Amino acid sequence: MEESMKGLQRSCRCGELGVEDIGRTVTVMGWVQKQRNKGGIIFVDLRDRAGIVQVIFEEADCGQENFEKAEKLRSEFVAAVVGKVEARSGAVNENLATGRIEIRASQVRVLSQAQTPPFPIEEDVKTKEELRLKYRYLDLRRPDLQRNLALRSKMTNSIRAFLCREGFLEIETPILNKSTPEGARDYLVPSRVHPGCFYALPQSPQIFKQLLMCSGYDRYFQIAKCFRDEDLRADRQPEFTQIDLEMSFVDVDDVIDATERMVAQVCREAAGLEVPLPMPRITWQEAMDRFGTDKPDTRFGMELVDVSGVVEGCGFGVFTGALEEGGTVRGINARGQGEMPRKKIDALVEFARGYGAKGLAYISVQADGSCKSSFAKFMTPEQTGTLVEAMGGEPGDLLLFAADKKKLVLSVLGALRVELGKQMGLADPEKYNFLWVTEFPQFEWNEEEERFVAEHHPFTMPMEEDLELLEKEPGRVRAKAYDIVLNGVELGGGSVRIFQSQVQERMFEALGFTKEKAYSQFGFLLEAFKYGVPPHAGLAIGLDRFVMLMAGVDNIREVIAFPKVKDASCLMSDAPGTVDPGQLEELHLTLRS
RNA sequence: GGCCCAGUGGCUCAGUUGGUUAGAGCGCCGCCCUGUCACGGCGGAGGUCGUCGGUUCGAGUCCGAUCUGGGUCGCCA
Repeated sequence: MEESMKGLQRSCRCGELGVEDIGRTVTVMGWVQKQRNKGGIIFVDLRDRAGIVQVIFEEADCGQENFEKAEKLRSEFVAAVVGKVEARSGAVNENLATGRIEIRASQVRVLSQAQTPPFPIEEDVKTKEELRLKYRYLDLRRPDLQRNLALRSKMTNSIRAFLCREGFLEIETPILNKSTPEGARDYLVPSRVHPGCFYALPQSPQIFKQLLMCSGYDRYFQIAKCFRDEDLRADRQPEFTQIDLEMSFVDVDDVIDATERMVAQVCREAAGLEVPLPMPRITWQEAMDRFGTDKPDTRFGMELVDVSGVVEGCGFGVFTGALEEGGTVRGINARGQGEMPRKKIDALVEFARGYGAKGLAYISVQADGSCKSSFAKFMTPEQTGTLVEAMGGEPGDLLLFAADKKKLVLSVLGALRVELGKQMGLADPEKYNFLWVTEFPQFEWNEEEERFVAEHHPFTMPMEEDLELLEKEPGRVRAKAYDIVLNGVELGGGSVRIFQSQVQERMFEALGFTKEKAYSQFGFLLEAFKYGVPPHAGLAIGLDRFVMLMAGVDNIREVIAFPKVKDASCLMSDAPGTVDPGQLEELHLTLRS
């Protein structure tokens, strides 16, 4: 029988009690973590989101009726307890924050009974994700997730406080928008009123925040829900949250400055982490050359070395062949891995193949300085020696090489570097290495469409000194775009926007947009820019990833209350679902058999 | 769309070269216990091994397909 809480008022949370509360009469309400019945005395651990407190029942204190109720308490029952906080007369429990006190119950009410949960409600459960997600409301009771969501709230609070203090206005932008075909796939919402027409959910508030600059709002921010209908990853959900901001009358340095001070404040207030400012910056080109990626994890070295010049003219056809086709040969040095068994090396080669490499060449430098190599027989000992030297190879090192088109080599070795870093435990988990990557290329060549596409988006301002290349050599134009990277994870990015219509027109032309196409897609923005537009720039940070990294977890599902699984469905609610034929009819939709 | 990993009582796992009634810990149920907190003692219930098909005298174990979940490549302006 479930009881009412009438006449009772919760005085505090279970986990908030401490020695300073000794002597107080309190009313706590929560879930039964555990009941330990010793016969004449019953201990009950009561849990709420602040933590656990031990309640002690003795018939002399609470009377027969309450004692009998306490006997019936089971895990996850919801109970209200009135009692006096006491110092423990038994042993102190050092594992419990409230372990020095306990509540001597005078009254208990069973507010709700509970079935046995399908998995234990406790920290560090090893339960399969499938089950956790099906019963997400139970999973969310666990301290890990409660801590993560509390951290998330603390972080958004800190962000709001910082940005408001800095004169940013929080403004909401629409969720129902017009679809723009460039970029990620849109989630579409059919219109009832306009047959055959669809809204698109925002991939980001990009155009709206630029319009707000046009309207004079100077400094805008929003903690914005965004949607992309693309395949999921450990750090990608179809709906996610961005800290989105935009500023007027600013250039690259202003956005970077504001952002890094915001990030530093959040880290300090939410995680007690001091981030030294200014954060280091490197150009995109340098990031690619040294790390093979535009989001380098700088917590360890193992940087890429260009050995094209060294192996030129050697006898190894894989190397010389790649060079003849305009490619490159580069390597990384896995220090101290010279003894790596063949099986493990083969696994690395397989790993590289996953990134499109045809193979990996390797040299393991033996303790006596001699070399075991997959390709030494094609080279003179002198050539091998020079190569080892170029790689800084010492006895006991494992040198790995990739030879192919530059883009491929960089991505293979960049991924291999991260993988080896993981295997070798090189990245200090206590370290938080922020990094700005700047001067991204303006365009990326799309092989399929045989045209340049925007690396960032079509409103990104090119660097002034590269403007003249826009028509002549688009591939060399660098953009005023920047990404903020933390420990090898892209946290966010942004750019200075184009605000001069002549530049915008040249940009559309370079991207192969006709005037008509540009106007049909972004007409209102281009139109707005005719009425006086300030120079502006902005950025967006992926809140989920930021919280994930601060929480020290490796999946954003751990910091999202109700996440989706790999195929973008929800195991708890079973979304998405079919709808009534009547609903389809109203929306003027018919389904293909 | 491709590749890789996992799927055995409620949970987490073990299960030898295919061979009798499929095991363990935790949880659950009952009884006992006045200082437990990974409580303890005694007793008990509960699975046909994700699904389908095949090989075999015999399949949790081998083969094929399929489903579910995870990771990843492609994709993510």
